[in-house]
Amino acid sequence: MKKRASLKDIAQEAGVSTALVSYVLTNKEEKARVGREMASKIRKIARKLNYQPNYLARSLKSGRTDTIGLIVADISNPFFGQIARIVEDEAKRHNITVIFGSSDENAEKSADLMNVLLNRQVDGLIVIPSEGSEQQILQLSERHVPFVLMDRPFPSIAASSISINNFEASYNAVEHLLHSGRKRIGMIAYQTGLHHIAERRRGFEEALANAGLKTGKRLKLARYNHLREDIRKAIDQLTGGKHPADALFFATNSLAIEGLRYISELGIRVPEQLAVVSFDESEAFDLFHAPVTFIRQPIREMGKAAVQLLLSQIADSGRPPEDIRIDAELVVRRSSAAN
Amino acid sequence: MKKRASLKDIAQEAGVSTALVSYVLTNKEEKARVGREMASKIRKIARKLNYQPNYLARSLKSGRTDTIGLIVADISNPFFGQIARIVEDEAKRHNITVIFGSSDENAEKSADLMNVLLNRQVDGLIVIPSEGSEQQILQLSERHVPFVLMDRPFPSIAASSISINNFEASYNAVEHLLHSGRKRIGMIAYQTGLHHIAERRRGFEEALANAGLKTGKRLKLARYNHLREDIRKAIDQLTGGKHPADALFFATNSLAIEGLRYISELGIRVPEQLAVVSFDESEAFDLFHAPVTFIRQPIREMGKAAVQLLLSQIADSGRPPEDIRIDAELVVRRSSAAN
DNA sequence: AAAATAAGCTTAAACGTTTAAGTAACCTAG
DNA sequence: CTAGGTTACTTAAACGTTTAAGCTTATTTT
Repeated sequence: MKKRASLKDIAQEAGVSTALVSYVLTNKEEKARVGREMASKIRKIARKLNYQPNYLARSLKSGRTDTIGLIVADISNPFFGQIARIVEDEAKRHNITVIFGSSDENAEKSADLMNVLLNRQVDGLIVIPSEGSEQQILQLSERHVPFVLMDRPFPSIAASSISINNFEASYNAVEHLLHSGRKRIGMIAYQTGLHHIAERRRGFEEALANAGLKTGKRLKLARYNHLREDIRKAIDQLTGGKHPADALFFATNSLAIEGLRYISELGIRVPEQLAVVSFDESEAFDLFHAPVTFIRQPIREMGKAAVQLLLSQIADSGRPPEDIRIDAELVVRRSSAAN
Repeated sequence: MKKRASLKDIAQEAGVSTALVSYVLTNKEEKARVGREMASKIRKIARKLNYQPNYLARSLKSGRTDTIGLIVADISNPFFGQIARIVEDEAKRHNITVIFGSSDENAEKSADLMNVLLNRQVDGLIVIPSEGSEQQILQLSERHVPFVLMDRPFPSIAASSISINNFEASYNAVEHLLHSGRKRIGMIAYQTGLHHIAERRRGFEEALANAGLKTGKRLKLARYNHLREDIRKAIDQLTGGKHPADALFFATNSLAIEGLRYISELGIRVPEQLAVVSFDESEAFDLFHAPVTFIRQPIREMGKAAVQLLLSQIADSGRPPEDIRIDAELVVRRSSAAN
């Protein structure tokens, strides 16, 4: 790369000190009482040399980098991809750059990533935490790093968070299935200690309980690293036996997509034999022969809120943590039609 | 954020100069002939204070940031999301951080982004260029910024690029449709001057020509910003009339997904009435009642190659540009079965 | 025993900014 | 005419590193 022009180069050409140039180019001429002529001369030279400030130097001095870090759980999942995009857009509106990383649902990778980002002196972090990362998050808190948890709050940690009302969303979805006449509703969730999934499970169980039904063995768990086999086994169990399930509720889009692949393969008719509802959105849901009923998370709203909350946290480090809980929307389509 | 420990803090506690500390912590003790005892004392203190080097200061000195920029065309498209993930992984293997941005297929936004990234002193760029960004790319070249184009080469610009053999992939896909007995093959592509799309169109046209067929009005274009309406119109035209198309070839996954939505709506039977083939992968293709035949781009290979090419470009700025062309694979499934 | 070498450290400058404090020249008011 | 103010600049230090060059003191060589 060719050497870029620095304040020094401009100063030299204008025959003044770098300080003066700095005052002008950061629009502090008033305060520094720079002469009108000199100011315009400096500006002209700056333009001629195509001066671009060196953010490194500036940040070194100011202690701020105008950069935030975003750690998502898995960037190849469009759900997180969308979040990344919205966070980036919103950040740019505030002249903030985003450095991102994907933890791939792996606590170790997440810790690495966090270190890298903090070493790059980000001003703060937005984190979609993976399982087992409580300690890391706690450390952020102790080191007084401004951060916001997104999508997955940790109730045990006093930290700002943005998420949907998982319990309620789940409850409503199951209630919808009940209203459409389903009696033997199964759920497939991740096997994880993460609170948002626990809440989704709780919503499922409570909705059934309130309808006088018992969950029984209809709640199945799949391991993230054995998604395919676990889901197939779960579906085999749920749809087999004397009392096969007549509805299936998936706790995330990736679970649903893998599940629907198998359901297609088995030739199970949706919604006649089996109603389907899933959390999260996916283009794949539209192309399934019976468009899939899903719980839409207000991603845009969440992303914006996350950035704004983080920025105010950065601006005022004494700010108490804030939990923002947003309602999700059930989008009813053919996969859960009454029969 | 609490103040982090600096070399100075360590030096003070050890009663030595910062220089000595620097030598030890950058493992130059041999060269600088630091005493064994002192070295271990310094290391111990560094550990105790949890010293983390300040990359800003280091970069300011060295002129390198160990950071590359990635500009994708649209991060909310899983295709690019995957690329982002792979680029990030590969970069991390080399201890390089990635700063990314999405141009949303918008040349202006792309220019903004480029400036932001360059101002952050990235060592180089990987760009998936959007339409109309030739000038920006040319400027990169003139400013001697190391960069690599990905997915979409600009044949008019001497620059390194990684892409698939679009012409050939397209040709093969159409040939496959011909072999499965299709005679009236339509194609829907983006209306764009981008070379990779032009190549895909050329592959389509030539495959038909070689089979003694003419393209006629069976090549339809859709505008990125009017995707839905343009695709619907195109499909109406292609499937209507006396000689309705018996196969449809989509130039990208987003075109295909929008198209398949409409095809489902219209109740057109795939593959009986209409065979379907698309470029790129998508989970949605799996869930379509007739799993969609598609052209798989070797994303991992491309991502790795892009990072490696960029890094060698950064290391040796005199290096001549290199074009890497990788073959894509046609994955045949039910949507294009013979009838 | 003087000279050369080695060992173990320090000094100081540099990277490109920002900004408080200082200075010199001129102007104005009493 | 002179104290005080204003204008238009400069000086210098600081942010946290890196690294060539310098400086002691101790050890080896001849």
